Amino acid sequence: MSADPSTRRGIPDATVARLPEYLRALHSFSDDGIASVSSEDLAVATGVGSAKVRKDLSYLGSYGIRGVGYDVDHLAYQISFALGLTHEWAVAIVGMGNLGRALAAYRGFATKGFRIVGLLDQDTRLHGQVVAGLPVRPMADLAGLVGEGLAIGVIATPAESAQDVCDQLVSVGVRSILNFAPTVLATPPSVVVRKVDLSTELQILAFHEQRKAGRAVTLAEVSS
Amino acid sequence: MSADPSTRRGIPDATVARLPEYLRALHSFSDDGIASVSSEDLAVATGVGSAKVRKDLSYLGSYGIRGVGYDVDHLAYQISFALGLTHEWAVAIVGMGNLGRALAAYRGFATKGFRIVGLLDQDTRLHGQVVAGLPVRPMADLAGLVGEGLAIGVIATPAESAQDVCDQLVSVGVRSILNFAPTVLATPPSVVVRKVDLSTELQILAFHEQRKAGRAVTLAEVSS
DNA sequence: GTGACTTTGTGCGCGCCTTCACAAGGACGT
DNA sequence: ACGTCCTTGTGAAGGCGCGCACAAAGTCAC
Ligand SMILES: NC(=O)c1ccc[n+]([C@@H]2O[C@H](COP(=O)([O-])OP(=O)(O)OC[C@H]3O[C@@H](n4cnc5c(N)ncnc54)[C@H](O)[C@@H]3O)[C@@H](O)[C@H]2O)c1
Ligand SMILES: NC(=O)c1ccc[n+]([C@@H]2O[C@H](COP(=O)([O-])OP(=O)(O)OC[C@H]3O[C@@H](n4cnc5c(N)ncnc54)[C@H](O)[C@@H]3O)[C@@H](O)[C@H]2O)c1
Repeated sequence: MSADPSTRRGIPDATVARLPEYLRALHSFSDDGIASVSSEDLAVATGVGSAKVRKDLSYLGSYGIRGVGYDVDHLAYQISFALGLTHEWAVAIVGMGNLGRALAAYRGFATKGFRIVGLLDQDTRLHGQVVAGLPVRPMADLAGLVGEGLAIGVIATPAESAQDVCDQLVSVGVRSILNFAPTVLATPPSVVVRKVDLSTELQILAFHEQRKAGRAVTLAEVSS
Repeated sequence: MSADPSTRRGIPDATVARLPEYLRALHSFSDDGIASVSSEDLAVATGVGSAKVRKDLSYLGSYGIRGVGYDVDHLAYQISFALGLTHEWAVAIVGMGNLGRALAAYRGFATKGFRIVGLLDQDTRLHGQVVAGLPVRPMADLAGLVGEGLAIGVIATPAESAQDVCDQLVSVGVRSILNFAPTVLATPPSVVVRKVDLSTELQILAFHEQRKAGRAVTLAEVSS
């Protein structure tokens, strides 16, 4: 009852997660001067089945031409529109340690429609220090940034501080958070949190590696 | 027919992805001196439903005690065993730029059963330079590292080089790869690749943010 | 203008994952 | 020894996503 199936813009989560990949492929095609692509072309470029590509794109509307394919630039625009990338989003990074500095220096943000508008840290010794062209600012500056349009917060502090930082972000009105700290964050339902966890990824790889190794022998005694 | 359901160790992928989270929670409980937890305790600690917790754990075996719960340390061991974390895994990081250095400095590896055994880069100017206690080495050293037990490769090079680096890793025998570059890697089926993509995560957040904003007004013209 | 060809958009069945609900099982007090 | 209470482990149902296969639709050559 929460959504009328007929009126609903219901793009499945699984599809939303793939749209950025299609978009990247389309930009690549566009850079190569290719004006039109088939679902099969997109499939090989993204490693997704062509039927899935077509079904995903069909959620956005009918932008393909039968017998020909999709206009690269037009489709890229439509995906950008669906994802909400037709205007820039303002991002703040909290925690200017090893990871925070690497993120701040990352050029992949600007080219994808995201603008870093603030670098924050609790450590007073870092305040005023310039990282990637922006000064590190105290946490108290958060509220002002939201007034300037800040929408997305990135947490790159130690796990112990993550919940505290999250609470501060939420209290000033940030409703989208990307969390790099290995903790589960508690937030109101209106806040969307996504988590990137390096250790988890490695542990999943370890599981598969063990599975493959176990098929042969248990091996792996490397007494150097 | 590829696997006998009775003999099969078939742990669903979705479950494998949650096991590291349970493990982290269990370590936390153990540090707090808690010896026994219920599925409900684990549920609140991880943000997963208690029924799902029990079903996930049931794939590992019957390690719970009805009416009481699970022994924290014993369950932690069983999860570690299932994930293949009962021995250390050797990891190499390729690409010692902003991100690679942050990863090399990250202390969360060692505490989770992973050991960084090599830092590699193509740039000869970096060779010999010490990062986080390890010297940066040329790509040619890869083969030797595999001989010493290297199992997992981390790619932190620009997107253009990622496929080339991937091919080199695969050719020396690495079958588990964690890729930070925004590219789809082509590999033989025996190689497991997991991808961490910052831009994708931000774009998914943007989608949800737009959705929420759209419910009110289209807002968001911040003409500074 | 017509026919052959290409590629989209989607209806449908299948399998995996989630969620509910409860019987089975074990501890603990008396 | 026995009953009560608590929590596990799981059968069954529902939902979601995937992939096949094909009709619909439009292009292009002649
Ligand atoms: N370094 C990596 O490669 C890496 C990889 C994966 C995950 N992580 C996670 O990312 C987080 C940051 O890692 P790091 O290596 O950059 O740590 P770090 O210790 O180098 O940096 C943490 C920074 O956060 C700041 N900080 C601490 N508490 C704060 C607070 N309450 N408010 C604002 N700022 C605060 C500190 O002053 C410091 O500058 C950690 O949770 C870590 O587990 C790091
Ligand atoms: N910096 C970030 O926060 C961040 C975040 C997300 C994703 N990424 C991605 O991670 C990758 C690395 O980012 P970065 O900021 O560290 O880049 P960077 O340019 O700072 O570092 C890249 C390093 O890779 C090395 N390299 C290049 N080609 C190589 C090859 N063929 N073999 C071995 N080494 C090679 C270079 O010498 C350089 O040291 C990029 O693909 C980027 O898109 C970075």
